Amino acid sequence: MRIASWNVNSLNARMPRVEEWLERMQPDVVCIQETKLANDAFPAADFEAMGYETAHHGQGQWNGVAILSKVGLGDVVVDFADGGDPDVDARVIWATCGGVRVCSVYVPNGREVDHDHYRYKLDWLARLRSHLDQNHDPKEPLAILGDFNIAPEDADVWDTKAFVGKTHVTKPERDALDAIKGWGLTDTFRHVYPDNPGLFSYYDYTAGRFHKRQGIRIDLILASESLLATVQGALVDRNGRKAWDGHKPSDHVPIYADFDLGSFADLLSRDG
DNA sequence: ATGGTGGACCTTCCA
Repeated sequence: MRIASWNVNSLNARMPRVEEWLERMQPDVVCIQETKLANDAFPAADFEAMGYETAHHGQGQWNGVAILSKVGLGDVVVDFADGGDPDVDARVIWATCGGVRVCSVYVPNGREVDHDHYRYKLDWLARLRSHLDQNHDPKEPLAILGDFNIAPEDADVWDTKAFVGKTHVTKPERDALDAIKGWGLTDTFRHVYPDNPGLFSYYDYTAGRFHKRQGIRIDLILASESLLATVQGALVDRNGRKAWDGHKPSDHVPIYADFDLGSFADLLSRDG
C-alpha cells in the first residue's frame, strides 16, 4: 500500500498537477494539505472518477486538509477529540483506509518565535498528542502524514545559519514533535534513510531556492511500530517536482511511503 | 539591494 502526502498550496490552483501526479504515482491513500477550499467547493467527483473516496475538512480561504483512498475510507473524524474547544482552523482530519488509521495534518506555521501564532503552534502540537492519548493505542497501525512545519534535525535544513532565531527549528517546536513521536511514532523517511541530509520537502518560491537545493524537510510520515514494521520504501520526491518547472508547482514536494500490508489491501488497490 | 514568488483576497495577509 502506497501512502502519500502533499501540501498543494491551493487545490484550485494545483488540480492539474494533482491529477497528473495521481495518474503517475498511483498512491492508494493520499493526504492533502492547504486545499484552501470550503467543503462545498472540494472536487470530490473528480477524485471519485479517478477511483478515490474522499473526506475533506475545509474552511475556505486558508488551511483545509483532505484524505483520498482507493482502499476504503471510513470513521472520519475532523478537528481534535480531546475535550477542548474546537480548533480555530481546519487543520486535521482522520480516516481509516485499508486497515490503517490515517491522519492528514497541517501544523500551524508559527510565523515568528514568541508570536501568538507560535504559541498556537505549540498548543496545537500538544493537543495532537492529547488526541492520540485519548483516542488511540500505539499498537494500532496508524500514520500521521502532512506538513508539520518543523525540521526534525539540523540535517533537515539547508543552512542552519539561515535559521538562527527562526521558527521551524527551535527547541520547543522540536520538543513538541518529539512528544508526538514519543507516543509511539517514527519518522518513516529518516528510518529508511538514516544518513541522507539535503533532501528537502519545502522550497520557498523566492530567490531560486528550489534550484539551489535550499530547502527544509518539514513534510513527514510518522508511522506506528506495527505499520513501520511493514515499510518497503520511502521517498521525498524532489525529482518529480523538477518536471513541473514553469508549470505552477507547489512550494512543497510530494512524499511517500510504501507498506506491505498483505494481499488484501493490494488486491483492493488493484481493483480501484 | 532587507530584495525574491505565488496564492488567497479588496489592497494586504499568508507562506
